Amino acid sequence: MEMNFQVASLKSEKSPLALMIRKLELWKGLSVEEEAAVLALPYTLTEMTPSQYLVRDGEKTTHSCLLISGFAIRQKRALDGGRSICGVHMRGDIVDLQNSLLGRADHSVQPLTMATFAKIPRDALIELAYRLPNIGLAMWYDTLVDGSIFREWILSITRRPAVPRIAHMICEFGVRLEALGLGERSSYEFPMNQDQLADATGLTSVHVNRSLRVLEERGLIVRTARYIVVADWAALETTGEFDEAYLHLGGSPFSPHRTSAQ
Amino acid sequence: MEMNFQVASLKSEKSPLALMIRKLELWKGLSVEEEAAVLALPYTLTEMTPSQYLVRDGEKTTHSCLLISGFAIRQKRALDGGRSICGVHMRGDIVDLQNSLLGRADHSVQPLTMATFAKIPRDALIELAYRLPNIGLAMWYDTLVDGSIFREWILSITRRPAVPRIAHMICEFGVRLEALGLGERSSYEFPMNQDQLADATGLTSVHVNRSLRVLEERGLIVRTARYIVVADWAALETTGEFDEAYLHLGGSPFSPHRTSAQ
DNA sequence: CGCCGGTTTGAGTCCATTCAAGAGGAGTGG
DNA sequence: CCACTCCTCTTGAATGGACTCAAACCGGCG
Repeated sequence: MEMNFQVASLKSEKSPLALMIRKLELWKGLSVEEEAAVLALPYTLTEMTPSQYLVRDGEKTTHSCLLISGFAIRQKRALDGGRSICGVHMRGDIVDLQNSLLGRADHSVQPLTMATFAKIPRDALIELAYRLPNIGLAMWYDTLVDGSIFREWILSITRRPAVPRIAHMICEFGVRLEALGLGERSSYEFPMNQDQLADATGLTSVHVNRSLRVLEERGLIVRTARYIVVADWAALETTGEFDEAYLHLGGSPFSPHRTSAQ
Repeated sequence: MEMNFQVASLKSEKSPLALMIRKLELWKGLSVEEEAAVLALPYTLTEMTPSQYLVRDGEKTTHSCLLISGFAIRQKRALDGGRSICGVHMRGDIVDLQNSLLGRADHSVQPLTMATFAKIPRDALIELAYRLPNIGLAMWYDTLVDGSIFREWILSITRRPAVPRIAHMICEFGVRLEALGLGERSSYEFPMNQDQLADATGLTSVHVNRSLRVLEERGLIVRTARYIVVADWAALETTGEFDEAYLHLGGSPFSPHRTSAQ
């Protein structure tokens, strides 16, 4: 199920790596030369099912992955088997810069649905960051935004009760999908079942179920199987204390089209 | 209380920025040229008290800070005033790469004790990352390790009861202090009071108090004011499910003294 | 049509919280 | 040298939000 492409297609729109450019340009503008360099990265396409692992906690890592289609999660496990989902990713996200740069995975990555990944050798990314530092900065920035999301989750888990915590997650997911052009914040496909949502919010599935019911009874959301419609975005935002600033969607503060010094 | 140094002292050992080199070299080796470039960074020394803020959530940021002495925390607040401490930092840590690169702070940074910071203009760091990508990579790596710690905290908060959660934090702190040469893991100054420890673990100070008592009664730790002695490291590690792998102290996987491609 | 993963609901329990009061120490001023 | 204050730590009792255990329900599918 793996296919090799040593050189990306010349038609940039056709290359899966165009998604990576779009993601990086959320943070920083890239020059034409830089875009070409991204498209020229070597990669391998892989399709995976939810029961498989892209990377397992503790393994040595050699590749980063761009999520081409579907959804994926980052997770860690406690010794008693308890699972913590500490990140959810969607089409266009670069899912494994964290693990791969660090060399040894400190968490596992698993598809949540059927998903396609473009695996990019870490060394090629490092080399690119050396050669075109502007791309390195953009990737750095991308991982910093991931960090910001972790911090917000820590706040949410420690200081918000179940109902707002779930409301917050629904808001975040909608805004991120919208930012990547995958739908609109007020109505989208929600890829997690209640068990998974429980592991992502630090609750139990039973309590997630009851909390979702509360949100629905208050008229904030409407649920159908794996689909969420936000009936009252403003109220959901208020309930979840959601403020999208932490997603840093405004882009980076330093000049967008700066190329490497000299 | 601010003093300007446009050019670092020629005696590298005297410069506060030598701490930054030591921190970066935990992750990647630097060449002599690169070390000199770090030492040549412009900076401003500032001394602060615990009631002050280095950066406030929501502010635009223009500087990163190297912690020269004392301790500092990252924190966020919920709307009801509840506080979440999402990071604790010590002498030698680069405390504000996250906020400063992102341009707008998504969390506040505050000293925990009397502390001295070297404030470095963000633009100088960016410029350095462009000019000497190897340093950029080392700083990137540093922020990735912060990210790994966030993930471990998320696991701990969501899936470990109070006693192991606190045991874990005590272990982490000891190992990090030791890695930076600030003491030994089994006996060190612990800068947080119980309120702060509560906000860092997502508990209440009352429950922190009772949990510390449990650890003490089991013979794992001995407490005196602001000082912790780990009486039984192995047992504390087991209780806290602590495995230092997530701190990535082994350094980076790619060749240490590589300079820019070309 | 019967299995199966996921959802829903109920009842009882428990870990952590809240509220409240007291104890211990360090620093200050008379 | 002794109040006096402030801050932090400590302890008790009652409460409650989320959990556990368990059963029933539901829709899709082989």
